[in-house]
Amino acid sequence: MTSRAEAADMPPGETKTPDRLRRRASRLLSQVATQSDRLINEGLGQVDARKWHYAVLASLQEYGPGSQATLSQRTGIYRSDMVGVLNELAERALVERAPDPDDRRRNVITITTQGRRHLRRLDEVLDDLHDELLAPLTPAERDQLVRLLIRLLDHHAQQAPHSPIS
Amino acid sequence: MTSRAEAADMPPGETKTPDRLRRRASRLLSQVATQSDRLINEGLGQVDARKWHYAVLASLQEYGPGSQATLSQRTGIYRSDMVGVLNELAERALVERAPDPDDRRRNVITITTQGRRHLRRLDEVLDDLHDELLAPLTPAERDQLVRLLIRLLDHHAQQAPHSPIS
DNA sequence: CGGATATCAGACAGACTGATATAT
DNA sequence: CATATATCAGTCCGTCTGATATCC
Repeated sequence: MTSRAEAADMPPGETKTPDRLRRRASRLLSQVATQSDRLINEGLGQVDARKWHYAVLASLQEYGPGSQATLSQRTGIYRSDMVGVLNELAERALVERAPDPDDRRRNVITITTQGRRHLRRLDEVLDDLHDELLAPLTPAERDQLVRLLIRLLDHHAQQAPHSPIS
Repeated sequence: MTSRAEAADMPPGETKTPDRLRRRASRLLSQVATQSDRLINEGLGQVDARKWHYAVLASLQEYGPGSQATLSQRTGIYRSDMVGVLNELAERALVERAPDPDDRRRNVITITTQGRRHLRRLDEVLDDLHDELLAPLTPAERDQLVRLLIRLLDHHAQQAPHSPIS
């Protein structure tokens, strides 16, 4: 099925399938991710949000409150960038940041009622944006894509520069 | 303490899957693309190459010589960044940049013999790197992933900021 | 003239590093 | 003491914008 260098007998050196450029998974991933990011950023920008906001809010909603380090691992947002994201969310009163009485190094981050409401809105917006992103694919294919990507991510997330993703 | 998926805003019947964060295609794409880029960059770095080098060389090999604007469209490298990439390739004598006699605004870029040899090497390196990148997937699944990504790219490449990709 | 080309300088964003203060 | 946390300052890289000189 898969056509790879079916060289056998072709001019020396030039035996690759003619569209190797287009078929390199790494290139496809970068390019599609770029388009995807553009789409998502523009869409979320229209409701005064960024994708980081969604990641943090959804993580809080699903796994409960946590320290910034915890949130960092859950969301994949870098430790040092977490501060800024939480500042933005706290400004908008979507999360609350309180010192942890049990460990005074930590802040405990909690989603607020407004945060929950905002998250619901973001989920709607994101559903629409993903409809646009995945427009050419059938529901089964979208699911298949997600499954494949999850397996790749899980496989590579182990040896990531920072800790694995929740 | 940790409360999972608050029933508070779960409308009966319509239950968000508890790992919506992990299943958002946009997030998966960014994260997998990041891992992929890291892998490819490190791997190509070890043979004094970058992914742009491969894109340009492969494009020249498959579609023949072209102006910088042409190469830009074929490879998806931005017009203004093409200069730098070609400087790097020309320094290494992998391409030749000559003024087009028919249209003196243009440079005609040609791959050299060394360039072809280098491209063959890069293809081998990339094959290995992709084996690593796609390790958890069967050949059929790898093919499936590529097909799905190509369809997404083709669908969105039309309304990209610059011209579509060859 | 309007348009395309190659080039350059720089904005901007995302991923990441290193250092520091503080607490365990 | 070594370790973990939150924060800050700043690097690096990739995408992209805008301007310019040149030519069609």
